[in-house]
Order: sequence, then structure tokens, then C-alpha cells
Amino acid sequence: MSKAELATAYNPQEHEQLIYTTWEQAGFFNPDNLPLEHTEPFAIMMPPPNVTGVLHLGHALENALMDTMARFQRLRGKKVLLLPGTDHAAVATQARVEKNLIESGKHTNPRQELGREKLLEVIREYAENSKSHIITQIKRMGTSCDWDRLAYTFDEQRSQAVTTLFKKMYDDGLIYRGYRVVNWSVTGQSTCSDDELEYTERTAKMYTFKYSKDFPITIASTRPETKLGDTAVAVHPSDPRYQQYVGKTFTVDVGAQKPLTIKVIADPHVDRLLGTGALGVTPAHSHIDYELYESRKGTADEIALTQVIGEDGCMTEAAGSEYAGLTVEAAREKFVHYLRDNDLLEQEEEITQNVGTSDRFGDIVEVVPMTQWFVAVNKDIPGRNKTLKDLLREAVTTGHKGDNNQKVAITPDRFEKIYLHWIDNLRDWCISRQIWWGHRIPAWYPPQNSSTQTDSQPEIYVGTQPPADTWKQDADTLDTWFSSGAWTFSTLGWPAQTKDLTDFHPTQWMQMGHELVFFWMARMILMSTYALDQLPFHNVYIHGLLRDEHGRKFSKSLKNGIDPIELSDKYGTDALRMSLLIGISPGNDSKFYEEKVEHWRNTINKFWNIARYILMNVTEIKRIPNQPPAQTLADEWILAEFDQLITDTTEHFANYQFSLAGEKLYEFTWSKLADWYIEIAKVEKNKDEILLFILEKLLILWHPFTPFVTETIWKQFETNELLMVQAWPSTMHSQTIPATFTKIQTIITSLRNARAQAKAPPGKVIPATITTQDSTELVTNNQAIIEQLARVNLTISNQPYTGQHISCIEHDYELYIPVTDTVKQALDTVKQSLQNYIAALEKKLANEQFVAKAPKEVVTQEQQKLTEAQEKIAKMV
RNA sequence: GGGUUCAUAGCUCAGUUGGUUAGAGCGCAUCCUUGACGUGGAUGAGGUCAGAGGUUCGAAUCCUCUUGAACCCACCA
Repeated sequence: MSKAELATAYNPQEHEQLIYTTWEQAGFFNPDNLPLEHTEPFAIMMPPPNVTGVLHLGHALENALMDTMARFQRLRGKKVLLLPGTDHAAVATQARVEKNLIESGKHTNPRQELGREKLLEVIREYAENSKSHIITQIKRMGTSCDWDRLAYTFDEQRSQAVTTLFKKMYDDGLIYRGYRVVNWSVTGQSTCSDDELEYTERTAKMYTFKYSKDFPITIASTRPETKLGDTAVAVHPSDPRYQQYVGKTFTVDVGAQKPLTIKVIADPHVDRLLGTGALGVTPAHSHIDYELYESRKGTADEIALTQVIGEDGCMTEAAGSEYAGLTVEAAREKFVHYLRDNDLLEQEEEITQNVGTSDRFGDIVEVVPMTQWFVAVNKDIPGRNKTLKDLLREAVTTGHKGDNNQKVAITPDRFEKIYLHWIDNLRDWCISRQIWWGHRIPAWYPPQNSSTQTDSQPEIYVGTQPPADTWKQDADTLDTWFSSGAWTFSTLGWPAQTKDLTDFHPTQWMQMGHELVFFWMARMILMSTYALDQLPFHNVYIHGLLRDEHGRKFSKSLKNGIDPIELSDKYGTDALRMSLLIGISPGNDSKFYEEKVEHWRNTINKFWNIARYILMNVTEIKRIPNQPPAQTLADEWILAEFDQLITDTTEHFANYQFSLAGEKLYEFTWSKLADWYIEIAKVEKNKDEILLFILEKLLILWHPFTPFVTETIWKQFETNELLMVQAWPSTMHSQTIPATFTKIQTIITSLRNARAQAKAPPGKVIPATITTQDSTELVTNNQAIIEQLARVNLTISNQPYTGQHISCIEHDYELYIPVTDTVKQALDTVKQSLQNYIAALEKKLANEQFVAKAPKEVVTQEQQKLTEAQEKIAKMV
């Protein structure tokens, strides 16, 4: 093989594009093309980025995580499938496009002005653009995903899965159409689920008042205008203050056209100590009040429901003609005025409260009753004697179907608790949206029923095609998370029973940000355990959020966003990946700034130069399959260190401790291999085999993190194989790191230190003497190394030294170099700290308890430390 | 109201099941064009691990409380 010709500095721009193309052409991103020995499947489904725009740093982090894991597993011989995709992201995308249209000044109300088909076309075009951009970006990140299996939540295959799933759940009675209160975004003119609410704090006024003079109970509210829709007052069953009124119905005049009919009911959920201890019940505009209403339906205690706020966010006729058409704010003001004028207002108090706003449209969400589609989470699944909630719980507690081996392991495990708590509070999931961008609800109504939606039981047909042409499809679309929930199996061909499904489901590993635990992780568990009777994945790794250097979120409004592609251009993708992965721990947010990328660019360049040195200096570039024998102490040391590195790296990767794996690799490569062994190799010579052996395996170990630079260097070995499918190195486990080498290192460092203190010019060779009472063999054997690395001319003796020189003591050796005052001073400081150290150790060992109770090896260890320190100081005095 | 996480060198962060004289990077100081690398090399300064108690022979690590920061959840009437 010819000698290497490599540039003095690594330039990622020159190589990355080419390397990615090489990989794509080789076909190993597709598991079907992997060499036959890759048998055990390992699947990771990429969380599909929303087609709302370009990828940000968070996506870069996810790609780095997934690809590092995928490459590690592939190198370990797994049949790896990393399946890429994008998400149509229903509301998010439509909201974005509408916003763009309005901001561009072309439209003021895109839905009205364009109509359904035309608007959908605009959104589709936007989404397609965004998709191709995203795919380019994923490739830039080096992600080794199978482009043959590229999926989109809104493509035909996935739509079929969604329809099938919907029908299956409908037939099982788990999806129903019903009239219930929902969260309504007036701006978006659509429902949203509880999880799509973002709570923001604001100050509000709490009003304490009576409906009328002759009504005996005082209530409180921050939304007095909704009280026009009250139909009951709830009190605690054993509250003596109100017991006499329970069961009675009052007709109260609230100054509106129609008087209210208020029934006093008793309910144990009422907190006697909160507020006035009595709760004005507004079934139409509060989730909890609705439950009070629903649980009494059909009983003697039944209460009514009056909707006073409409879909337009204004008061309805039911609020009375004086109020109808007013905005809620205006109605509130008017009603409070009335209360004040009639002396009914007892108290006004400023409080801070959390209000739910729509995460996509931003407006405060109104609770209104409507006919919508829901997933019933508390209903028994036919033939399984379990509810969807039960399935959700089982997956992380007892294991699916009580099987401990079918358990989703969450890293870090604290998210288990958060997840379970979420299940406890979970209500039926509203899945219908009134936006247009999304999977159309596969339900059909006969022509005559189309306008009378509030009828309790309209005729419904659920399926792909209507029973007759005259039937009309439901106008609504599905919550985007309904399709995302099926992602782990819709991507593998379900509902068809494909080979992919058999091979790769349940998937092995999934990573996501903690904000998606409820939205997505939970929904995937729900869908998969329900539809496939399988877990969606065995392991979930939850990563934190990336923040800027000040700890703020990256956001458009703060304009603090950093484009990952720009960083990739400037520093290389490998450096970007490292900067994202090192220094993070599962579940915790981390700060990101450009200096990190710069540091890793430097590290990669260092690695490049290590390879360059080795490849340019060996007589022949060749692969060394087996560990070469050690000729010297240094050889023995580096081989043992390398063996340990393999063990550590493997373990850390397998435990998802990416940061630790990276730190170990970094430390070995720079601080051990480059700083010591290569420098020694220049003195000892003839180390071609060991250097090549280590380089080759080290390329493999780094490859999951830094695929581009490692594959580029690998080309110098001139094999026709690719690095990405080499075998992960195995360890010998039998090698111990020789402590004697550490002594040589310490001697060298000590001599360098002494030189620096003596102000000896770095290039100048100075005389030094080493004396020892023990054998001089170790020092003699490594004399050349010490002389070269410490730049000294060495005299070795086993006789006490008598000259006019200053000493420092390391292990059993006394080191002497020519005396200067600065060295004396430095030596005094060392002596002082050594004395403190000895004192601490003596105290510890004098403690009988310690000697009695601590494990023997710890005591011996401490004793040894003391002896060493004492000997050292004895020689210094 | 309930819950979670975090607090370690000037800055950003590691520190796996309690046993190191507590580590790294950046920054800082002194010095070095020794032909792999100045995107480099050598050496060094800098920390009572937020505070107070406790458990233990032994705590940055476990427990309790306090202080400060961030976040999640909830039917705050």
C-alpha cells in the first residue's frame, strides 16, 4: 500500500457530501442489504419532524442521538433499521400557512376567501417544499436512515392505517360521536385536546356575589358572565351551612331577559374550605361542572345545561337578549355592573390564575359543549376486560398483559411517575378538529340528516367509502396525534401483516423530547397495545431541551435560533454532533453555544492528525486483525488502556450514556494515545503494528459519534469495505494497566514541572539525576523515554545523592535537577500539602471505627497511601 | 395545592451503585515556530461541591429542612 497523503488539517467540507453519497450507494442504510451476519433486528423510528418549516438544533440533537445509536448497533452486528419520516402536523401546519397568508397581506381570512380545496392545495405545496428541505437537512446530519422506507404521516399508506385504526376502534365502541364540552379555540375555529393547551399566568378578578337578593347562597367566580349559564349550585353534602337548601330549586332574576333556574345539589367533590364553600355550576362551560351534570343525567338529581357562549366567542341568545352577541369581556363588564348596582357584589379581589391557551392559535380557549368525536379511555375493550387506560398503565408497570418482559423502560425513570400521573387525570380524548389539513374523519351521514347534528343518534357509517354517493362525509379532520400514535407500525406496512412488521415490531429504541411524553409516547403505547397487542418499543430515551447560552429557549420571537446547517458548514457535522451529545444527561435541558462546536472541531482535527502521523510514518498501511504483542512497557500500557476503552465505550453506549462514552474516547485519544504513546513511539520506534491496530479499532469506536471523519480516514486502508459495517472490537479482558508505567509518567511530569519552575528553556537539555534504594531497572529500561520527553540528560544511581541539587520525590525515586530559588519555594509548597495529606490519613487510620467497619481493601488502600506519602516526605526533609 | 429537576473552579458542565489529595472544556497566567497537528505543545493558578442539620467508620453522592432557579400537573369555585 502507498503512503498516506493527507492534508495537514481536516476539512469536513471536502469529504462529507462524498462520504454520504458513498454510504447511500452502498445501500447499508436499508437493513435488507446488510451482510448476512447482521441477523438480530434493531429498529428505531425517527420522530417525524413537522412539515412546518426547517430543522432546528433540537432536530440536530435528535438526529445525532438516533444515528449514534443506530451506527453503534450496526457495528455490533445488528440488523439496524432507522426509519425516517415527516409529519403533516395538522393544526400546526394549517395555522402556520394561514398566518403566512395573512402576514403576506394576500388574505385576511384564508379559509373564507380560498375555500377548502384551494387552501388545502396551498398547504400541500408548502408541506411538500418543507419536506424536501427537511430531508436534505437530515442527510447533512449524516443520519444513516433507510430512505427506501421513507414515510409521511399523511401519505396513502399511513392514511389507510389511520382509517383502519379508526374503524377498528369505532367498531369496538372505543370511538364515539357525542355531545360533550370541549376546548374551543375561537381564533382557530377548532377544538383542541387537553394536552394542546398551554397554561399562561395572568391576573384576574375574583368576584364574590349572590345571583339575587333572595338567593341564600354566595358564590365566587373569575368569569361572572358564564354564571348566566348556571343551572345549579353545588355544596358539600355535610356542610351545615347549606344543608337546608340541598334539593331545592330556586328561580332567580339576574337582571337578564330570562330568570335562572338553580338547583342546589350536594357533591362530595366540593371543598368546603375553598371560596364560599359553594360552587356555581355551569355545565356548558366548565369541564368539572360538566361532569357534575353528566353524572346526574337520568337521575332524580338531574340538572340542566345552558350554553351561553357560542362558537364565535360571543354570548348566545340563551344568555338573554341583553347579552346576546356581546363578547365575553363586554358581557362580564355588564354583568358585574348589574351586580354592583344591585348591591349583590360582596367582594372583588385581584388574583393570579392560569388560563389555558391554544398552543397553535394562541387565544384563550373557551369551554363549550359540542358534538365531536372522542376516544373513550375508561371503557372496556371488547373481549379484553381492560380499558385503554389499563393498557397505558400496564405497559410501564406490570408489563403488557402482565408480562414483565414486555415493559417499556423509560430513561430516566422519573418520567414513569409523570406518565402515570397523567393517565390518572386523563379524560376522553377529543379527536375531531374543524381545520381542513389532516386525515378526514372516515364517517358518512345519509343526506337527510346532514343538518340536524344535535340529534342524539344520527345514522352513521364508518369506513373508507360511503355506502352510497349521496352520503356526506364528516367535515372534520383528525387530531394529528391520532396518526402519530400509529407511527411505530403504520411505518411498517400495517394493517397488512408484512415481514417488516414481524421483523421490526416492537421497535427497540425510541428517543424524544420530554414535551412529547404525553402527546406522543403515551399515544403510541395506547395505539400499539390496542391495535397490535404489542408494545411500540422496549426503550424510550427522553432528552432535554436545548437552550441558548443564557438558558432561554430557542424561539423565533427571541431571534436566538442557530441554524444547524450553518454550524455544519463552518465546523463540520461531526463536530456539531459531538457538541450536541457531550455534556448532556437524559431528561435534563442543556445549554448550547458555538464555542462547544469549535472545541470539537479542534478535537476532530487532532484525531485527523493522529491518523495522519501514523499513516505517514508506518512503512506499510495495512489492517492488523489481532492484537500485536507488546515489546515494551509502554506497549503493554497502551494496549491495556485500549482494551479498557473498548469495555467502557461499549458499556456506556449500551446504557445510553453517550456523554460518558464520548469523554472516554476523547481522553484516550488525546491524553493517552497522542500525548504519551505517540511521543514514546518516536523514541522507541518500530511500533507500526500496534499503532495501526489501535488506529483501525479506534476509528470504529469513534464512528457512531463522528461518522464522516472516521470513514474518510478509513479510506486510507484501501479496502473495498466501508467502515460503517465493520465489526465492533471485542476486548481481551485479561490485561491490567501496568502501574509501573504510571511511575514513568509521573517522573516525566515531575521533571518537566521542576524544569518549568527552574525556568529552564523548554528546548534545552539539562542534567538530572535519579536515585533509588530499590532496583534501577525500571528507570534504566525507560531511560530513553524519560530523557526525550523531559528533555534531560539522565544519571541513574542507587547510591544516595550528595551534590548541590534540589530534589523532588516520586514513588520510590528521588529526582535531582540543578538548584534554584524558585524550585526551593515550589518544593516547600509541595511539602506543606503533603504534610496536610499525611495528617488527614493518620487521623482516618487512628479511628478505630474506620479500621473495624470499613471494608478491608479500603483500609489497606489508605494504609498504603500513608506509607507512600511518609516515605516521600522523609526523603524530602 | 401536588409533583419533578437543578444548584460542583470566572463561564458551560461531567462525576454510574457513598471510599480520588473532587475532574473536563473554554477562559486565565508563564513559556515554546522540537518537520502529525498553533484547530498545536509544556507547566500552573483557581473549588469549605448553595446553606443548616442528620444517617454512616466514611457524604458532592443517601435522608430532613432552608434558600434560590427552571419545569410539569390539577375540577384555585
